[in-house]
Amino acid sequence: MRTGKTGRRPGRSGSRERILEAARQRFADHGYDGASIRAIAADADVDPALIHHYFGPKQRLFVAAVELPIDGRDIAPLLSSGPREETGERFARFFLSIWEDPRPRASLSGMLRSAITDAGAAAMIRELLLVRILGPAVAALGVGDPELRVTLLGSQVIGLALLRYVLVVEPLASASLDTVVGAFAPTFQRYLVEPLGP
Amino acid sequence: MRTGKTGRRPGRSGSRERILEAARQRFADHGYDGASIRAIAADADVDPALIHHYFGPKQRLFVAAVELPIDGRDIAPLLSSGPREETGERFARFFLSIWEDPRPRASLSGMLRSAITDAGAAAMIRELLLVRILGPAVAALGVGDPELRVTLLGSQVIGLALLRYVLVVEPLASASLDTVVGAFAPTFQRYLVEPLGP
DNA sequence: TCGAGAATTCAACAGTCGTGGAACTCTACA
DNA sequence: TGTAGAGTTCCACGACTGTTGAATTCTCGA
Repeated sequence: MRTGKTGRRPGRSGSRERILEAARQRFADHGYDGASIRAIAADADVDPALIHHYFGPKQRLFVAAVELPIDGRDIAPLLSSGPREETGERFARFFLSIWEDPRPRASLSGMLRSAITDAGAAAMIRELLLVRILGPAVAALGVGDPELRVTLLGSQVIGLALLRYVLVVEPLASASLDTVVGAFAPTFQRYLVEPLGP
Repeated sequence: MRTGKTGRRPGRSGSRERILEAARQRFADHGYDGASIRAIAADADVDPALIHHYFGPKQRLFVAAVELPIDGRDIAPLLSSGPREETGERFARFFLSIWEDPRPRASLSGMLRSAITDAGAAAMIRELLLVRILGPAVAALGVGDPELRVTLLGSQVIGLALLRYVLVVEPLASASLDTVVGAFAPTFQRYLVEPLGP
C-alpha cells in the first residue's frame, strides 16, 4: 500500500503478512545474506523501516519467516510402524511428501541456502534438522550408533534436497516420485536400520 | 609488502600468489558473496586495486582461485579397474582421498559454498562436478540410466562433503576414514553399478 | 469525544562493497 | 642510458547495506 504519503492506512492492510511472505521467498531464493531488507520491503510494497518496526533486526525477521513446519516426534512413530524392512521407504516417502509441498519448501530452501553461508544458520540447521528432527526419529528405532546414523542420513537428505529442490539439477529434479523413492529408499534403509561397518 | 608508499617493490614480491592463496581461503570459508575483495586484499597484505589489476572483476578472480584439481578422465579407469563389486569402495576412497588433502579442500569448499548462493556458481557446480567429473566416470562404466545415476551420486557426494568438511558436523567429521568408507561405499556401489528401480 | 498507541513513511547515518583513474616506482630490454 | 611496461598504491565514485529518529495518519478503547 505505498501511497507515497506517511501515516497509518485506513482498514486492515495485511502488511505484516505480505512482509513475511516476501521474506520467505527472498530467503529461499537468495539465502540470508543475499536477501536484503530493502528488496523484501519492495516485494511487500512497504517501507524498509516498517519491517524493522515489526520484527526488529534482520536476524529476528529470518527466524520469524523461516519457521519449521515439522516436528521430529511426528516421524518417530511413522518409522516404527509397519515392517522393519520398509523403514527406508517410509522415510523416503515422508521426507519427499514434505518437500513436494511448495509452502514448506520455501522455508526449507531458505534454511538450507542460508546454512551454507551464514555461520549462525549453520548451527541452526545442525540444531533443527539433525538434533530436533532426525535425532529423535533415529533414536526411537533403537539401533546402534545413532549419532553417526543421523549424520549419514542427514548427508543424503541434504544432498537430495539440494540437487532436486534448491539447485534443480536434471534429471533428478523432474524424476517421478516413485523413481526417487526407489532410488533412495535402500540408502535410507541402510543408514536407518541395517548394519553399517565395512 | 604494504610499505604505505606507492610504486613498484624491488625484487619478486609474490603478491599474485598471496592473492590467490587468500582468495581460495576466503572463498572457501565465506562463499562468493561473503568473500570481499577488500578482505582478500587485507589477507594478502595488498591494495584491493592490485587484485583488480591482476584479475579484473571479482568473477574472474573466483574462477582463477577456485580451479579444479581433478580431471574426470582420471576417475574413469580407476573405477573400471578391479572387481566390479568393489566399485563403490574404490570411488569412496578416491573421493575421500581428495577431500582429506587440505589444498584441494579449500577450492572445493569454496565452490560448494558459492554454488548455494550465487546463481552463476550453481551452473558451475553442475557443469564442473556433475558434467565434467562424475559424468565421464559413470559413462565409462556402461550402465543404464547414466544421467540419473550421476545426480544420485552427486547428491550423496555433495551431502557428505557438506556435512563432513564444510559444516563439520560431528560425529561424521571426526569419523575415521575406514568408518566413512564402510558407511558410504554400499551407497556409491548402488548408484554406480547396481540396478536402481523399486 | 479525546487521547494513547499502532501503522506507516521519509530522510539520514555510518558502513561496506566493487571498480576506475591517476600517480608513482621499479625492472627489463634496446 | 633511455624508455616501455609491469607492479603497486591512494583516492574517489556511486551503489547498496541495516538501522534509527522523527513526523504523520489512522484506529480503538475509555
